[in-house]
Amino acid sequence: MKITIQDLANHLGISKGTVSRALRGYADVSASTVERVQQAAKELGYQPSAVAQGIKTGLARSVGLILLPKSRAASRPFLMQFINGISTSIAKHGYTLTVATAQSDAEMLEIHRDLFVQRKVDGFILPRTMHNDPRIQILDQLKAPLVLYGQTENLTQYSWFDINQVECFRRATTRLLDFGHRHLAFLGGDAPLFYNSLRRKGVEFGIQEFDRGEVQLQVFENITTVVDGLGCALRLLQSSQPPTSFLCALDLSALGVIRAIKQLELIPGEHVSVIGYEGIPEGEFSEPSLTTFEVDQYEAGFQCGVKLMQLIHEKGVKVTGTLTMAVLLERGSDGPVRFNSSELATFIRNRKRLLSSQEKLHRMTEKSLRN
Amino acid sequence: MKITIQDLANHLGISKGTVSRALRGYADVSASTVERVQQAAKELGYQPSAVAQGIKTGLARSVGLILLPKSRAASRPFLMQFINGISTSIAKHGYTLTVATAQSDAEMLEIHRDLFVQRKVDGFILPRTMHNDPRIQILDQLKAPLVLYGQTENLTQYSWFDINQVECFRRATTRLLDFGHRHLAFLGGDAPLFYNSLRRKGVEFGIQEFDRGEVQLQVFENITTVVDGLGCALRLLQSSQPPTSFLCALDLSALGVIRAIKQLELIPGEHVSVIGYEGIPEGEFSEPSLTTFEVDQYEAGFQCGVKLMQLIHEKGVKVTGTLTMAVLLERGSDGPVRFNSSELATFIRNRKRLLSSQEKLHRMTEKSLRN
DNA sequence: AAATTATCCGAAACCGGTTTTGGTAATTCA
DNA sequence: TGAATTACCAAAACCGGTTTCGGATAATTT
Repeated sequence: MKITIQDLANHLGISKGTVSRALRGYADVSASTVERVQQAAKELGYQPSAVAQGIKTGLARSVGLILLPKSRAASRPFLMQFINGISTSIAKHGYTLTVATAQSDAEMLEIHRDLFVQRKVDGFILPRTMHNDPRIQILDQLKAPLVLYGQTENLTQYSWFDINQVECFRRATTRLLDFGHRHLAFLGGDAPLFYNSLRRKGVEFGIQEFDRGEVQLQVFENITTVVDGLGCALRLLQSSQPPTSFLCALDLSALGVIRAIKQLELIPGEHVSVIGYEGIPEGEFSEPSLTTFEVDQYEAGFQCGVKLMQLIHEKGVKVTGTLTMAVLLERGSDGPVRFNSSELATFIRNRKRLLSSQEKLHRMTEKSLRN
Repeated sequence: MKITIQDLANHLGISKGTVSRALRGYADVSASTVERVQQAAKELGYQPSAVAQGIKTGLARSVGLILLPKSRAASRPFLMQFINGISTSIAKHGYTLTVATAQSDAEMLEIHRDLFVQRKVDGFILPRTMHNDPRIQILDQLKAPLVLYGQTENLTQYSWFDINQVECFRRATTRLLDFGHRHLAFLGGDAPLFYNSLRRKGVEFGIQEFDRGEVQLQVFENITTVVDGLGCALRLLQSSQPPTSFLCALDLSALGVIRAIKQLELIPGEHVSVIGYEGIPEGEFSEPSLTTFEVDQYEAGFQCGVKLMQLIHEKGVKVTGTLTMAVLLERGSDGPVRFNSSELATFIRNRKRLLSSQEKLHRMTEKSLRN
């Protein structure tokens, strides 16, 4: 049914070795034979079996990307674009992307090892890098080619791609300080992941550069979902020293913060400022729209793929690291400070007290308009 | 470096054929030898190369899923969960998922053929089935095992999994009619995709069951994004005969409709009802939250994986189709009709006229509260 | 005790490619 | 014209497994 190289050789009346050399472009095959072979291959629809090729070359022509389903919420926004980028760039080399899902951290390591030892993949792309990432340790032992999406310790030993998140959060911080904000809250994301310390560091740099001793920063971690952000912001805003602006490591938590602000009948971007990071589509459609850094996840995947192809194909190639910037989308969720922290606290208390009377007014307005 | 079956055989002083038979569980190997081989394999960390195995067995132990990047917006919400489901179910059989990205429809077909002819995958899962899906035609020629996520023509010939979308939209329609709505709009999605006609059919069934000649239905197609839904709803609501309720084939367009309603200073779920389909996370956090059918995409992927494994492994297995239900999430974007179509039209016109005066009132309210 | 049958394993063929080796015929060179 | 190249291709080895075949030994039957 499926046509093999032997079938093709028989059909042409030449040996299968010659067919192979003709197709692989060896010099010791006459031009006319090459022509005949290519012609016949096209006619008969012959394509070499990647499996059979792999046994001799030792390459599976596939790269691995292993996911953790428990991080569903966190991984959802960016992964699909990232996957598109990877598979598009490696396709140029005849490579495909092998995606596997681990049910636990332990299984995750196992899958990495197994896929490589079984030669199902030639290398890996590691997203969401951790501190002392155990995946790296295992793959180092196996001498498996790998590319990091994100940074980690001992960075000179690996090829990696990342957004300059320190710079992004430094800029975001400076922006808020320039707006006159003096009480900031940083809502960090997954603490074990390396990105978290980078983003936090950016905030701290921004404050250090500026500091005249008047800036207050509150730091929180593991705020990864809308609900997390909502809860955290609600609590902070109703405290005696509420922050007037929020720097969120993740857009999702920033969206939660916006909800919290609105829930307290405040106007995001006027009474309280919020800046996110990542550029998920929801941010564009929230009210107000979210000021955030847009990360090109497709490009990130693409570049990771390129780097991995280099590692696999070019012998003696040096590892490379690349740092790019995300684009600040100046939208509606941040702006000049209106109240300082204590004024804001008072305002929120009064708002609450007057909520019922406001409701009444609103309803009267509604009624009068209806007629 | 990597240990082969020959290394293991040498280490044990037996032939590699025996090692292989021992590991594959043949009967003609003594229990003690099997024991010794397994022990040594574990100690030396031997795992057979999937590539080398594949050449003899003819199986790559991978299944293909090919995506189209142009459908980014549409595919984003559901694919990640779907992928998780597939890879989790096929992992039980030692299978992995191969993901490739096509840049065009033509390339999509090419990739399907190439991956199968090159033996990189043993079968395919086809999401987003189309009318007379060209992928199916190609794969039929190659006799490639395939499972459809979605329905199509000649359904008895294939294994497939789908949500009973006809029933979902019939129920949604009945629900709105029971709420007293008589002017409905159906915002369909991608016209070439099979799901679209199913969802539309569900709406038509619902109306037929009920109809006493008083129901009006407007149908639109290719409304696939938030922006599409926003634009379409704005236009409809400002017409002389606006629908009082919207049935949206996709949550994304439903979110756009909600935005349109709010933009016209109407209250979604009170003045105008909206029902979506799919259950994307954003729907939970819109204001009001979106009434929709929640599809378990993980389960869908899982079941597709199970069916494909059956096709590949169980010889003479019959194809199977499975239809399940999505869960209706009764949330805030729909409710009893308040105005009929002409009342609504009048209301919207008045609203517009009085918008400026309302704005003034609002500002006064704000001011008075601030003190 | 001889014949038969089981048990176990080595040897070899095979899968579908790639790559090396070696030989023949045609060219080039002296 | 004979020797040395060169061009080209068939044959064979190889990759790392699986599977078939057949033989040696042990166990059982007659």
